Amino acid sequence: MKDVARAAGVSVATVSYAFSKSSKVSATQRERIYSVAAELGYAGPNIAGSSLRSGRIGAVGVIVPDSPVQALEDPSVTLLMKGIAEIGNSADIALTLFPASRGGSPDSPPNSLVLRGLVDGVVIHNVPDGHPLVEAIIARGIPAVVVDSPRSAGLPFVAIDDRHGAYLQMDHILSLGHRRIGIIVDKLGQDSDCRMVTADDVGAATERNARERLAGYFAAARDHHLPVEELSIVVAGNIDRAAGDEATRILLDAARPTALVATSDVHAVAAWQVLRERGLTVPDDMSVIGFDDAPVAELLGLSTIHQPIVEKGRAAATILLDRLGGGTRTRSLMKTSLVVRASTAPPRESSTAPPRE
Amino acid sequence: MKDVARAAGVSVATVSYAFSKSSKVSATQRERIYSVAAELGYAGPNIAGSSLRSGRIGAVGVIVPDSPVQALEDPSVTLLMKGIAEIGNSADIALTLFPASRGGSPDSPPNSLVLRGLVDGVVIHNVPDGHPLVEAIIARGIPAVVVDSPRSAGLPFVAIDDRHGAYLQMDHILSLGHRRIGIIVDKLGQDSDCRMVTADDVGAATERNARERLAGYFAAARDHHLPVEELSIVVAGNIDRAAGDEATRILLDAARPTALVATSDVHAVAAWQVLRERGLTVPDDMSVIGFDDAPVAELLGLSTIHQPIVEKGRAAATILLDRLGGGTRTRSLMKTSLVVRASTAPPRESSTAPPRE
DNA sequence: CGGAAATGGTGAAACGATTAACTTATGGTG
DNA sequence: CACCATAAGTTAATCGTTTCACCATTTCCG
Repeated sequence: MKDVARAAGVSVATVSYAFSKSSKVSATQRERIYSVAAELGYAGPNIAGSSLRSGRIGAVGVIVPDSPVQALEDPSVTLLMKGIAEIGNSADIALTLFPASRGGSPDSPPNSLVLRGLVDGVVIHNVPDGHPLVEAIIARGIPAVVVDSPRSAGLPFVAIDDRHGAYLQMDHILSLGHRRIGIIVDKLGQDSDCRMVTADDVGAATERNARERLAGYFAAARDHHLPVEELSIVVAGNIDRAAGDEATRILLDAARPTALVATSDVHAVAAWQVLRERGLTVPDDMSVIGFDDAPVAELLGLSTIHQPIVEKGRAAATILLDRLGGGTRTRSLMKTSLVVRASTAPPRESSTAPPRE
Repeated sequence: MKDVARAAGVSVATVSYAFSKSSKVSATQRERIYSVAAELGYAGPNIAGSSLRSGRIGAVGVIVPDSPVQALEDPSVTLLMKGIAEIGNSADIALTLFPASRGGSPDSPPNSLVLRGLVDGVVIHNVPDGHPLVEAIIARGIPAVVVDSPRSAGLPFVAIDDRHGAYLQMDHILSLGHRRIGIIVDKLGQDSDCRMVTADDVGAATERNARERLAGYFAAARDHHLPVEELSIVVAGNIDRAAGDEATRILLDAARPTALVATSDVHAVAAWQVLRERGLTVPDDMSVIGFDDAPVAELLGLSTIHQPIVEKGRAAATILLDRLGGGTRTRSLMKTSLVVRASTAPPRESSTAPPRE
């Protein structure tokens, strides 16, 4: 910038004002400075210097559970990012991806890059209550918007009514006449074990999502006079195909449901594949319903609960940018709806599932 | 850092050395400093200050064509990011997403954030030859690795043999006996028009990918004694469902192929959907083959060309980090292979397609 | 025409860290 | 014991901007 200033015959202050489009410098002068800069191959104020002085860096982050490695396989994450990127893009703000964990080494505090100011603010997606990183973000007052969870933290949030969505989902299955129902829930807490659980275990879930959705399932069951103890519940542990596969196998080995209800389309799709492998037809032998309405749901004809993921991203980014600008927007609630496709149907007369293979 | 130094009774230099794990400070001292820092809620050196002085910022970027908005819908982009994130994550380096365009306003140079140092280096994905941003990156000597295109720039790259992959794809279709073949190519140049093109138009393509793959198609056609003029070629313009839909419609309205060959699974899937809408069955009425082997291909049973996208990301990140560390690694070539699933079959005897609807 | 307000610009002090060069202790060695 | 390498710190210069406080002009208005 010093060089540009010298070449343009002005002070560095003027160049700085020119690039920040301040009215302190005339339009003609500004143009002149721009062309000098272009000639010298100066691309604009160095981010580090600028950020050091101004405190702004021009990037926002999205924090995803565990590692980006897994998150990028989950369409509900990439679509959320898409929504955030849409808004960020038009505001000339870059999008940076962070893992929530890295709690490993005691040397480096968890996920220091966020705390150390690599971004101006963050969208926190689906991170469990009380996560140390979230606590640290709150403690430092880093602008943040929470998507899905933990709603409790006093941070602005955008969310859906998970309980209601889940209710719709289970209600659909029960209304079709199913009574032997398997539930695949993504994860209850920090651990990523894949195992059967009872309705009682569920109360201890630290994941708000899971708690709410299960509450919705139970409410629907009660309304249809189905004792919640009769629901077979398996927790997958991770939101990916492999976990969905395993959860489905565990569930099918332990029970003989006529319908499968999953808290994620990823798991519903995995379940569908496993059923196919075992020679069971959807929806004739078994109904399957997912949650999210990921693009793949439409392709496969999976019944599911629609939630506007991209819009959630847009809303989160809008709130975040508002906050960065000193605003005080605080929340945004989205609607869910039932989408019935080809994967759900009434149970067959002979309600005993056919032999395997 | 000054406060931490004071509280620990050492100089700021010592604190800095402690955080950079230099041997200039003893292990016990380092531990003491860490605990003082933790007490004071100091999360580590501020990125802006650190970067200003050291020139390193601890983030790498990925540049995607046009806007992240569209890119995040393309699984081959998100899977690439996944691969990059895997490597970056273990090196404690964040991943930032950039659009390649923003060439709009003459005020702000295109995509200044990269040039202005928001990242230490970039992975450039699928950006056309001679793009001004790429030129600027080369001119400034910003460490970069190119994935897929433009291989010409003298930058290190990771790629597949596009021509060979395309050859495999077309050869499969031709070997099944198809002679009336439609091709959906993603994009030839900067514009995102959706239109039919001739084999001659194709020579002018600025997208290396498209050029190479079409060359592969033509080579296979020649080897099977099918004149390239008989291929119906439509360019989609964008890599998303909508563009795939439109391209398919245009193609079907203009020709009556028995097989559809797409340069992307996204388009192949879109085509499949359109065929279904028109009452055509895959592969009975028409064969469809894609490229990439995105996760959805397996789900739907789409025949396709497999390429190791996540590995490409890993390779790109590895090369980039090596470069950032002063290394000189330069390239990595990946293999492709044909994956035959349920969407391709020999053409039917009555090779005239049934009436629409 | 005098003074106030607007316009366009400059000087210089931060911002928070890194690191070369220097200074002390502390042992080890011939 | 004198000498020197090594370990463990410290000092101070520097990275590139932003922005507050000032300073000239020019314009406007009663």
